[in-house]
Amino acid sequence: MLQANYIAQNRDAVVAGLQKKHFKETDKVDQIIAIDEKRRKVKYDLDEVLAQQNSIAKEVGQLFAQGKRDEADVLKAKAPVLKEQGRVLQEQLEGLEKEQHELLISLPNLPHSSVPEGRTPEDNEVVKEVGEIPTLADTAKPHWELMEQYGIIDLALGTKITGAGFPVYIGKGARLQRALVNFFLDNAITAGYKEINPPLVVNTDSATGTGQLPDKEGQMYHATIDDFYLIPTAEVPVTNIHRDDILAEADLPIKYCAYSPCFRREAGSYGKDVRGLNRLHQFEKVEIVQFQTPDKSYETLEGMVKHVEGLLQQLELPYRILRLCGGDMSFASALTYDFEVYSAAQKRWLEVSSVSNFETFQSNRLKTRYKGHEDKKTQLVHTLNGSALALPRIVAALLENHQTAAGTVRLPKALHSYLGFEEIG
RNA sequence: GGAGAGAUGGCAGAGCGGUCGAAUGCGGCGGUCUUGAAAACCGUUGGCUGUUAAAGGCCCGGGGGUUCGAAUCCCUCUCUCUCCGCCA
Repeated sequence: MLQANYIAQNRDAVVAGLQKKHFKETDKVDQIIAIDEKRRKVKYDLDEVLAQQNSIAKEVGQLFAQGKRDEADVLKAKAPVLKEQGRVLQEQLEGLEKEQHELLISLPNLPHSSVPEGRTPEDNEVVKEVGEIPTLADTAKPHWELMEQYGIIDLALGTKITGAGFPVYIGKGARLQRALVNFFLDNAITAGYKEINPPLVVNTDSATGTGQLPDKEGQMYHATIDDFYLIPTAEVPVTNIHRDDILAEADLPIKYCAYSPCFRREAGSYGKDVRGLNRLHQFEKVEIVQFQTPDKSYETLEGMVKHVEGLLQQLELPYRILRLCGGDMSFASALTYDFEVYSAAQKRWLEVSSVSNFETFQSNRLKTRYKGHEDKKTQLVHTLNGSALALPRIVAALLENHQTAAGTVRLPKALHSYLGFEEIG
């Protein structure tokens, strides 16, 4: 969430930023500024009335203490008028605050200056491409056929138990999941991230804090009896660890990693790109999260990108890094790098990670601040997060890219000790 | 799920309806002393809003009410603890 006074002071830059993100309702900016002026005025008037009420109350108390009942009663008679004035102003203020908050919360984050112009995924900037794209034998199969052939991941069975998009991992398939999770976690821990095992279900405050509510309400599974949401990513519970906290600058950066299943309704996404493991309602992911001071957050973002690169290199998968254009970025992000892995049998790039700097967009909702050790000032932290990594598409790419001419799948060396086997076949 | 007790500043813990944004202790920060440290002593030490700076306003779990005046009284919700029940 952007801050009203920032908007008022940087009106033109805010409008330009929103336009870069292809946010249409830029007139909301001027509305917010106008409401803010009105709000301040009403607040000032209300404070005056309250101050008068306070002083009368104090005087009445003193008069009573001195036994001057009559004078006290005279003063008391003045209170109802003020009270009524206060009530009216209070109502106005609450109305304005609500109106302003609704406008503010509907605005996306502003893009960083390095974000390329553009509207669609085609406009994303390819930052780098690494690794050889394998040439497979003519007999090569897409991952959904390999899954079925070796009986390691069963989508139909998941449909029977739950519904479409809830795979059942079996035997070496299950083992592969567990190996990848441990591999990712161990790498993160080595890189200095503290492991968190968070709740998989969160309350509305948490879902609002990281920006899932109100904008993505329909994308989360909602346990209505208790008003809890199934997490779409570990980012939600982990970032909320520091909701309403004031951190010490000396403790920053704070680095957390967390494994969790992720639940996404994916309402409205059907079609050809969702076959096999490409899009699921439940999947597993290791997430990395950092809290950092504003002056170092972009440095931190680069470090997180490096970390994800290291994982993909160890998994021997060809990948490319995209800097997302304004129109393709998420609501809350200021700068996002997407990682895509080449899926050799599908002959297409699959998004496997998204690493973002949210600057103060989340922390302003979360009220996660830090106190500087030099200037003692309390200000909002920057939050960052990234997948490191999400499993299904990695599994898809591993199966497809590492299939041999004989039809078996040779898994990368980095996983051998985690797997207890080297080959599926 | 049933019965009872409670929720106050970083922590612990006071708080007759007015002088309480809140005693006291610990912790933190600054200083005196010391070669340095400890101890001792002195000072300082919440958040939000607002302003050039102030003043002012709001915050004692959340919401509502009574009152000229609420941390203190009433209602309600949430959470925590103890006992009982159920249970991995």
